[in-house]
Amino acid sequence: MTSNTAGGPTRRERMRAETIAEIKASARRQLQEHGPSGISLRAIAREVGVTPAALYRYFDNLDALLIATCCDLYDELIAETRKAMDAFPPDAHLERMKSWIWAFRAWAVGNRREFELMISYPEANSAMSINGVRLEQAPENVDPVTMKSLEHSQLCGREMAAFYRKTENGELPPAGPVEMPEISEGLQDELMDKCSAFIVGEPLPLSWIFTFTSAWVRVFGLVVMEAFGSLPVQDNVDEFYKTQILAMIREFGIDG
Amino acid sequence: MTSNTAGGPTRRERMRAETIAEIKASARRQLQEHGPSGISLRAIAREVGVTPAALYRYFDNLDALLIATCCDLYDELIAETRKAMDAFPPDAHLERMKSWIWAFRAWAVGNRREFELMISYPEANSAMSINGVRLEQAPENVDPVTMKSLEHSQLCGREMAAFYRKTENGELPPAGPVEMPEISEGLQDELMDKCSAFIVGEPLPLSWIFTFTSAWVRVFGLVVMEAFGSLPVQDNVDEFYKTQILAMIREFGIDG
DNA sequence: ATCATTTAGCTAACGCCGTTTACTCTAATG
DNA sequence: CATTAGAGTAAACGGCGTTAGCTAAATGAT
Repeated sequence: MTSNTAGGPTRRERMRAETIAEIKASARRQLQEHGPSGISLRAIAREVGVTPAALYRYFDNLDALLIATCCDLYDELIAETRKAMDAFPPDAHLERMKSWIWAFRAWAVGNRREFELMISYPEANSAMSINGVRLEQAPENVDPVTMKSLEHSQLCGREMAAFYRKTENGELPPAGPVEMPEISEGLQDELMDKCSAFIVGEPLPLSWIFTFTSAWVRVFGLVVMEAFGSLPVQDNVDEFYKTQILAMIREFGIDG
Repeated sequence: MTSNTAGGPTRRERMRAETIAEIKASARRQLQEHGPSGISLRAIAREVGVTPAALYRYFDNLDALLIATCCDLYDELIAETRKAMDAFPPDAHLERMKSWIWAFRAWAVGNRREFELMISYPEANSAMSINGVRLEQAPENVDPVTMKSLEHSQLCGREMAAFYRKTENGELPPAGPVEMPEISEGLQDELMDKCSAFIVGEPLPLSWIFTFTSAWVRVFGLVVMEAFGSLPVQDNVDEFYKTQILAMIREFGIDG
């Protein structure tokens, strides 16, 4: 019914996929030119050469189109950072993580408007409150953009976990993470639950989880601030970022 | 011409100020309810009980109204953090800075939508590029929201400078900031220029500037991430923030 | 007190926007 | 070949920011 006897996509299906791609391409062009709030359904229709109402054959509404665009962008970001990691051998964990950190920032800076859309998506489009998306839910019920965002962080998180495992095995010299302030049981549980399960992917010692979240917050914070133009430097941002990351790595004491 | 012989504000001026306040109050109400992009000029007019066109007697356009609102919000934030600092004696620099850090986050979390507007303002409303606002310009030419943002950061920056001066005088035990990675001359100059002149307010040693910017980036990053719902925790955010700040202060070695 | 001027507000319109409804035509299906 | 599902259109609705031209009231000067 949805495909012919040969099993390949129908002619109609091919046409449809092509149109969808064209719509998304137009949306992205407008995103780059006019920012997240400058994406107009009517303008897309104009560019694609079609009536505004026709777009509703492909997306339920503008929101759905933005969400789909967000997901595509995450896929692109994930592919890019994965490629950067894979430039190093599988056991060069530290190099791979550093490469990821740099590639993340590079993509975000090279695709500012896109990144803005990705991080400002929840409040802009979701009817849920800002804390409405709760990771405790079954993965199917979490909105797709949040899922993609998790996938993105997992790429680095799992590398960290692999690194930990090797230091535990003795394959690598023991690298103690930072000493940790006292943490209440509630926060401990939440860190273990959320981060261990959703980001790192396997149970890690609390000190490692704490280190990972600390690093995550610093890296992500830097990138977001740069995207929003809130950094205290403007000309030497590349070096500033690198310097901050370097200082962080040294503080964690996991690198010579 | 603009005021009567007694020197006080004219009746008309009082009425006008009152109307402006009413408009702003309505704008803020909508901001809180519907977020930054949900502020509608027509809805404000409806609420104030006036025709949409009438609002143009008070603000050039919606943008100008948003900018004015932003400035008011910064004033509120600055007043709040200043009050928190002044809860400690003038020479308790560390306590004052910690109090500032906590009050900043508390205000941002207690006024989420407002904070979103403040940090996402530049891209949304300015015709300039995201890096268009350059601090080298004369202060009058910098857009008012950026000026307020600077004023906000200066509140903490000057405290840091005062702290440094006392350690230099010998009034306080010498507190060395973190060891610093190698920094190119270009970045050094920029840090000294921008941060020293605009944030801290007086020339400080590079190592202190570096420490301040590092701390700034971490604090601001945390707050922005929380505002955007990007933190890796959701239930114990208060403690998470406090823990991160505590770890940071320890790393800087300026506190027992 | 009278007149000129400034000012606040109105009405009406323009051109955008997202979205819905009802209709047409065309291409695939049985 | 008849039927049906899909892609597309035209027209409308209500909302938006903004502008132009008008009215009436408050103000300041004579």
